[in-house]
Amino acid sequence: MVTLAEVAQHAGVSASTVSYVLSGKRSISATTRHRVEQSIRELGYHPNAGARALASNRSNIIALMIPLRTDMYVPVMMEIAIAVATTARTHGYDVLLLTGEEGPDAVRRVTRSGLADAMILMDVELEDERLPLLRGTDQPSVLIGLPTDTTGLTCVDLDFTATGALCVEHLASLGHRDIAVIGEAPAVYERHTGFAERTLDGLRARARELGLRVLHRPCEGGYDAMAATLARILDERPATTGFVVQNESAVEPLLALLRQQGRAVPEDVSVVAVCPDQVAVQASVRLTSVAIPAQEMGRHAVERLVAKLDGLGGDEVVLLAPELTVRASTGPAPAAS
Amino acid sequence: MVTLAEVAQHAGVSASTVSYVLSGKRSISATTRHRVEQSIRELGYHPNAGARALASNRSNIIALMIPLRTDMYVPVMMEIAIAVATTARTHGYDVLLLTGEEGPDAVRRVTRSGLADAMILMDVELEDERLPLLRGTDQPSVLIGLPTDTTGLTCVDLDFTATGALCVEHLASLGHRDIAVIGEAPAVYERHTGFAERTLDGLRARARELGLRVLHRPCEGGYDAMAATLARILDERPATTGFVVQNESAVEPLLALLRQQGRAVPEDVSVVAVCPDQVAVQASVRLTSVAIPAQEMGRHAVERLVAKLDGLGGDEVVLLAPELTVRASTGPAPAAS
DNA sequence: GAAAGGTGTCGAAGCGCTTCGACACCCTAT
DNA sequence: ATAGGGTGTCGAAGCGCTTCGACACCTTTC
Repeated sequence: MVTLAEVAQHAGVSASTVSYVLSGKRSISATTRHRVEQSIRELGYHPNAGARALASNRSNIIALMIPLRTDMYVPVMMEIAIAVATTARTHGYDVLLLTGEEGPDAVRRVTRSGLADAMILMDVELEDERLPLLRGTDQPSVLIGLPTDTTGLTCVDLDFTATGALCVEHLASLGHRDIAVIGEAPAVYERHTGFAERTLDGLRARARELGLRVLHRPCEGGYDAMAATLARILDERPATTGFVVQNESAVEPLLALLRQQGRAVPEDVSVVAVCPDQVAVQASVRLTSVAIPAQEMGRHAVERLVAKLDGLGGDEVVLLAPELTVRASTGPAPAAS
Repeated sequence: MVTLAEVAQHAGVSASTVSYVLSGKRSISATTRHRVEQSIRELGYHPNAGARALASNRSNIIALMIPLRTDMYVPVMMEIAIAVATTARTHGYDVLLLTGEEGPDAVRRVTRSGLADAMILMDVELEDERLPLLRGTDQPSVLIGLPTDTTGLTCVDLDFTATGALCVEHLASLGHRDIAVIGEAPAVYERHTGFAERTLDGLRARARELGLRVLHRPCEGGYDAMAATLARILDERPATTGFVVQNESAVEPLLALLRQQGRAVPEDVSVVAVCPDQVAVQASVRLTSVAIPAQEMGRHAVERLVAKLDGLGGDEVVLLAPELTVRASTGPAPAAS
């Protein structure tokens, strides 16, 4: 293993000089710098992470807490995680992967041990039990998601309230009057994951303003669950012509079932999805959708966090504006029969 | 921040004693141990990770390199990653998330800096450029996947060769003679990701023995790509009655297209998928499938790695035996017309 | 009753780095 | 010529932990 001292000796300078070349915290003459850099290259030197962390009190690691559960759209999580990892690297940070399993203890462990300099939390619940810990430490953190009380917290999320409103506005503008919302799995609501409720709130509020009727049904993914849910919806509100789907694993089943029942999309019924663009494009009917900007969320979170680590910028809630892309699954409501 | 020394003072013992209580590397009397543990709890002490790493030359971190690409089934990756993270925690390790982006440099950086004690690599190609680096270091590593040359390496993977054989055997036993294989996206083959090729090899070899005809077509996910691929297949081999699908995002499109063309599953054609059980169960037809044991692969990888870190067990290739579950998508071949 | 061996605790060294203060040197301004 | 201020470099301290050797004390054994 090559150490700083060896590099220093090889370059004929003191250890501190090498350190300053590396960190740039003091000015070093061009000649010395080049000589040191040369030695570093020749010896293949990489600073020891532990020693660095100990001496500088900075680990250059960001902890990312991802949910253990897989009842929500996994590719979104993955995309966020990858975006976090790559963005972090461009800022000189590595990413430590924590699962929700350990819960609040993980937060304590990581902050107390100096393992990470900062954290990003995903899958935040409205009254998340990790929040008090976060507020009680001076370690910077960013939430991906939006709890009820955001005082003293930095959050990044898609504006799901606006997303819900946007979906219903689109359907309203096409003349649909009866809207059904296929929601996430019941468990998602039970644990009060904010985004699902906020979408619904935004949608309902706007629907009320526009005078539309809304029926909301949570739904597990898969065909059987979707079939049961759809039957219940059409039984209760036969006039339904507009669907908003938030659970991506219900999208394809819904399309298949509608087709099977002889309801044409978009001639008879319209479908708007809240999902990543890739899903919308790959579906059997190209879906009108509001995109979930996973990459952007991950990137934003890291950039906020790095700013905080550099002492810039304080707490802040960043809500990304939703964008609705019209594709082939929505059209004018059929004339009332 | 609470330090070892403070705990020692609080408990009225020396720092080294506290250290030995923590590590258990020397015997400590029960009274002393309890006193120390009490102090640790009262002060809320957590050992400093950097100091520990520096002194012990062990970071207690495992690096996990995941692919950046998302052209392969993402939930599988995610499930493996989560399994790795949770299993690692049970052995006292944390997981550092590396994306493939940095490539071989990441391997160098992490090993040289002592950031991680060991690594797990996913998405291994047959002639992976990271392998020479791995062989050239004494840092333990485990591959999830199987390269061409495994000398000096530890690998964990599903036995895809056997998987391919198993699929074709099942179809053959039902009387199918003409088999079409819907493969992964062309890019997956081009970069020589082993599992896709091995599945095909295993399938072809067994098909030859059994006297079946096999037509293989790579396929991107989604409806349009699947429609084109299916048309080509049926054009070239109209007698095809058995399908093996490896690309999960082609499964649902295939089922929909078959339905649309009036080919009943499993009466007219049978479909075997290679996919996680969850996908097989949620599909519009409950799929006969060979499961991809993502969790098990992640868990195995960590356990092999921890064993190596403890100096137990050497290099080894662990191939998990495939298991085929018969569900509703396969049945006897129709009588030849 | 002395030698031999265990057991439990301590002190000190040192892991590889960062950072502070010191200082030598050179340039400019008086 | 001299004081003053940069600039570039160095030495040393210390970050919080692990671990080695030493040692005091207590048993056991012949």
